[in-house]
Amino acid sequence: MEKTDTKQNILTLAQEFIQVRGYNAFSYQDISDRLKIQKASIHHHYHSKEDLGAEVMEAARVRFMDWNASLDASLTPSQRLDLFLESLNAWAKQKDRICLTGIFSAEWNTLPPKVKKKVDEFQMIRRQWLVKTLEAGRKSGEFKGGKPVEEQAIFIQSAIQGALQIARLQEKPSHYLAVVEQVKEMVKK
Amino acid sequence: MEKTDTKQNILTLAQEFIQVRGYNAFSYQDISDRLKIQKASIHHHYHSKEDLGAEVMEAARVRFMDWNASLDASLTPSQRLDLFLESLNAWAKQKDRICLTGIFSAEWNTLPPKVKKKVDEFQMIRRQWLVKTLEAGRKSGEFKGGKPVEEQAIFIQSAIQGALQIARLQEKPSHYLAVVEQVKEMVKK
DNA sequence: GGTACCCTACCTACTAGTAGGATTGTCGCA
DNA sequence: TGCGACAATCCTACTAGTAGGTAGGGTACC
Repeated sequence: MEKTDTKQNILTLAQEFIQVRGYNAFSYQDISDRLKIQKASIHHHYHSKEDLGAEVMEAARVRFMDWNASLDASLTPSQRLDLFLESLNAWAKQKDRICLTGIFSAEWNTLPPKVKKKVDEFQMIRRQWLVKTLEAGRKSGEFKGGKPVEEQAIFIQSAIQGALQIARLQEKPSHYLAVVEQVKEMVKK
Repeated sequence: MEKTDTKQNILTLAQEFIQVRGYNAFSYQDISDRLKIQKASIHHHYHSKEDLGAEVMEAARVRFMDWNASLDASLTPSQRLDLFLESLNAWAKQKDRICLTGIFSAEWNTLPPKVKKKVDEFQMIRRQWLVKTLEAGRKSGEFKGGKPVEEQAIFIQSAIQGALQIARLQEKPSHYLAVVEQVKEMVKK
């Protein structure tokens, strides 16, 4: 009971700090203060900050895989894309957060190796998902043709990542929705 | 001679560090080491790190205004947009840098007030420039209509900001160009 | 003689991480 | 049921290193 709670709470809080302040700008002390446990206790569960960062990404990867697996098989590519874009809106609505890849890619050159690897992996899994969905939509006739799907996937990732950052900066969550609308318009017939 | 050099060198180097590592992840010591001067000497020119960060943005603002003023009056909106997008490609080509707004907006919640203000100002000036250019292009018939120009400008800023981050992460400067192509396709007739 | 510049030496606060002890719950065995 | 062994968890107390910033002195040029 207690045991798994603490470990999970650390992970959840670490993700929050990363999304709100960034990987470099949060410390074990911050977590320690919020959870009312000692710094050394955090080190017991996550040996180093590098490991903690990597675990945050690993958990995000698992959540995305679960989310994908939970999608109804009867959903059209268009509906899948809508759900994908909507899932990120959660961060825009909590106006102090951006997406994980958004902050990690900005801090990229200062990240420890294990974290870099997990971020890259996560990014590629989501890219592949987009590529697969875009291909299916073109085949079904729901989506426009044009640029290679790989490039279109990169474009979508760039736009939504940037949009979340800009929406937070200007305290206008609606900016994210405006970008999403234009992504849909560009992809769909 | 010497005097202005040192002050300018600090500013230039600070911008490099910010674009490469981020605002939180560089220190006066880093600058001190590279320029072979003492930390206290940097404080002489820029009283605090906050001031230095704000000055970096102010210099960027001035450069952008100068760049805009230097544009030939005979250029079409389409040509202006191309030059705008191309100017950011400089960062993609030096593969360890992203744009200033990209890093600052990611670290947003940890930035000191003066820096925040300058970043917001810079972002809005560029947005206005885009809005003006997009409007001119629609009027001249070079650009498509559709979504409000304000929203389209936000979309363009989001896409290029995210693209630079993703291009660096994957060490593929060409990703930025792929996104630029799709921006043009979306805007131009 | 003043002022701009750069220095040495220092401060306090905070960072990630470690050593080692106290507490707790669980499991095997009598 | 009761007891000892063990492992998981969390603690206090500490380390070495780095952060931004300051005090105050020396030098060199107008």
